[in-house]
Amino acid sequence: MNTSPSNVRPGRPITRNRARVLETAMHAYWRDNRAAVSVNAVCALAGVSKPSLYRDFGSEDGLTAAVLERYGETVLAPLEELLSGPLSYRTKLDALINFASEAPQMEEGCLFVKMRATRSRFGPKTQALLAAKEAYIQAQFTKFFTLAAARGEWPGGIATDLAANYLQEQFSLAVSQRAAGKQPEAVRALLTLAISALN
Amino acid sequence: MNTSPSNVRPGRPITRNRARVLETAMHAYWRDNRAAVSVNAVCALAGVSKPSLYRDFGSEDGLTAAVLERYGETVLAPLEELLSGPLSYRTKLDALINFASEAPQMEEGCLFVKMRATRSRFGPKTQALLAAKEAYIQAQFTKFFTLAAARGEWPGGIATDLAANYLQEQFSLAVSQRAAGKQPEAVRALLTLAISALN
DNA sequence: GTTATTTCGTACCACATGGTACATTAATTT
DNA sequence: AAATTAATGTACCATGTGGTACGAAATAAC
Repeated sequence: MNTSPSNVRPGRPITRNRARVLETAMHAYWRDNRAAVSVNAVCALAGVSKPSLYRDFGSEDGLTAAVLERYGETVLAPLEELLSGPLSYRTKLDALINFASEAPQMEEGCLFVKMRATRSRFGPKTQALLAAKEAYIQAQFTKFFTLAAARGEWPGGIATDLAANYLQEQFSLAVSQRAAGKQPEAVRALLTLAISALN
Repeated sequence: MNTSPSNVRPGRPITRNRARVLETAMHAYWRDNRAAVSVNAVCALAGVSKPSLYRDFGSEDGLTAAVLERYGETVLAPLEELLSGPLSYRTKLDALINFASEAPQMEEGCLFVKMRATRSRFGPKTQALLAAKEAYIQAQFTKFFTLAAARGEWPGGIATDLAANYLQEQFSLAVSQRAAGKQPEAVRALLTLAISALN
């Protein structure tokens, strides 16, 4: 398993440049949509020349995929840990609701959700990575419900796949609404209502 | 009230050209996102020169707004009629579910929903029209719930505004999923689950 | 049939995009 | 210090974008 699939120079050490570009691009892609941020803009923001960026990431698609991967490690991983952690079903659900509707991190939405919504415009690497992350997250949610059912914490009555898919979509919807500027309380109200369907 | 606010030549008769461009652009914007369809592409598809298009619509923003307006009259209006019609609450809800998850019209999603999701990239006219349509639809949904509550067909317990907003968002979500290629049955399952929260 | 008016298209503009050839600088080695 | 190697930036490319100046064609009026 190659841990740096989008690095165009295999074995190349992670230069300061690469790290800075990644960081800069991630926040730019996150705030505005990636589709609205050009390679030129990233270079200007990061203070790096275009050839340097292309040496480190190969193409815009490579940059985008690398950013998405980093976003997964940085922002998504903690959520996955929460889901598979030891807390109770209801506690986890409430934490999810809190995170989506209140966390300052999500004030500008979720990069993954944003990219998922416009996946067709990305290159092959990014699209593949998006699909992989999507399947992985779906699996995490499914495990979450399976565990809750086994523990007797979740009434069930719904297939775990359906519940997982539902929760993922409702979470995405809530984060999108925050990105659109909706008030946290309003987001919370809608998300709570949506999740009430799982009881 | 000007009935053709995006026409750059007031009083100008609707030429064959204008109608063909509107139709062509609407379907192109609908299939792919508008952001993915350039003015050049619309001209090529409609078989019209660029200056002609600009004479009829003034700018890309004007074209987009005109397309959105036409989409509202063509596709959205029937839905609004359904909502305010004489049918029962449950019948209307089921019709909505059917429409979102099965209607061939929605196979490629809903232009309004697509544009709403990327509103930040549009010009001022389009953004204003989007906001207006959004508020109007929200009002329609609210009336729908108010009527259902007055008739005693809807358990209530939830504020009509919240229910209206919720239904609108869930409907949008379902149509987005269809545009993303999700199977109609899966869309229906998710939407049905979401709407079960309103009972 | 000729003039006046309206409709339309060719050919262009400045600018931004993703991407690269090549010289230049900096770091390493000896 | 000199030579070699690695890292980086200047300046450019082709292409596509939204938008327009201006002339040609079609239509209407007389």
